[in-house]
Amino acid sequence: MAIGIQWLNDVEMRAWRGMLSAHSQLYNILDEELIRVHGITFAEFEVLAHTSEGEGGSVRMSSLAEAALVSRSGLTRRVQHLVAVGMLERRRCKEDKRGTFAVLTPLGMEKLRAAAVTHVKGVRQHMISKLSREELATLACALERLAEPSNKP
Amino acid sequence: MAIGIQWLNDVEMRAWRGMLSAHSQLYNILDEELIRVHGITFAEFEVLAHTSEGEGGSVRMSSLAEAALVSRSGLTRRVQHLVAVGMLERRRCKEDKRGTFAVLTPLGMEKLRAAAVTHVKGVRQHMISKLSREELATLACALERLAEPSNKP
DNA sequence: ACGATATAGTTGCAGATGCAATCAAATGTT
DNA sequence: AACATTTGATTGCATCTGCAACTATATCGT
Repeated sequence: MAIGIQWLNDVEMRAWRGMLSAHSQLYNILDEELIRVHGITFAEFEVLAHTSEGEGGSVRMSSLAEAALVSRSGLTRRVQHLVAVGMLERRRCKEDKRGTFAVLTPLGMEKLRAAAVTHVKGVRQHMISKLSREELATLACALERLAEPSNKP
Repeated sequence: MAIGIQWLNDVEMRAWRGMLSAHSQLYNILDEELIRVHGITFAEFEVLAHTSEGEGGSVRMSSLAEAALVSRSGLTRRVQHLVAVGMLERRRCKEDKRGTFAVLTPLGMEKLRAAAVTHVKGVRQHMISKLSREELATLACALERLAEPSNKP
C-alpha cells in the first residue's frame, strides 16, 4: 500500500535499490555486448579471464567457481561448454588425483584477448566514465568491504 | 596468463569486481534468509513489495516487471506462483482490456509485512552497518546514476 | 471507418542454475 | 592397517529465466 513498509530511510533505500538496479543494468548490457560481438556470454568470459590469471593459464575448478561467483555444479557445466567449443581443456591434477585444472587453449586465449577489448571498453563506457575519481575510489573500497562474507550472529 | 589483460587500473578493477561480488554476496544472503525464515524467495518478496507500493496494493504487470528487474515472461510466472499460493490476485484492467493488475491479498500483505522485517534487518546488518554515512550517500548517488539506461553510441 | 502498426500479456521452448546425492581420492583416528 | 571423515568434482533433477512467437486489444494514419 501507499502506507507501506518504509523502514529504510531514503538514502539507505536508494543505495540498496541502486545496487540492485545498477548491477542488473551493467550486467545485462555487458553481457549483451559480448554475445553480440563475440558470441560468448559474460559468464563464460569471466571463466576465461579468471583462468588466464592462474599459473600458466590453468586454475583448479573450485577456485574458478569461487572467482566466477557460481556454484561448483554451475562451473562444471560452464567449463564443459567451453571445452566443447575448444576454448578450454581439462587436465587432471597430479598431486591430488581428485582435482582438475581448467586450462586455456590457444583458441581460448585468442577469444579472451578479443573479448577483453570489448568488455573493458564497455566497463569504461557504462560504469567508469559515469563516476568521478572520488566516487570510483569510494565504490572500490565500499563494495569490496560489502563483498566480504558476513559473520552470522 | 599472469602477463594478461589488465586494461582497467587497480581502482577501476576493484570497483567493477566489487560490484559483482558485493551484489552476489548480498543477494545470496538476503535470499537465503527470506527462504529460511519465511519460505519466500527474494525475487518473490520484491514482487510483493513493489505491488504494495501501487494504488490500493495493485500494479500493472509491466510496471511490476520493470520494478522487479525481470522480463515480462519471467514476471508472468512469478505472479502465477504467488497467485497459486494465495498471496496475489489478478484483476483485469477495465480501461485497457489488454492489461492486468496484480493485487495483494490479505495473506500477501501479511506475508510481506513479516518478511519485510527480516529483509530490512538483513539489509541493515549486511550492508548499511558496514558503510560510513559518507560512503552510503556516495553509493546512493553513484549507483542510481549507473542504473540509468546508457545511450548506445 | 479500416487496415497497419504498436502494446500488454502469456506460452513454448531451450539454456542456465543450485541443491542434494554420488563417486573417487585424500586425510584423520584408533 | 582399517575405517571414518573430509574434500574435489560431477550428475540427476527441479526450478527459474529470457527470447521469440502468439493472441488480444488499442491506437495511428489515411
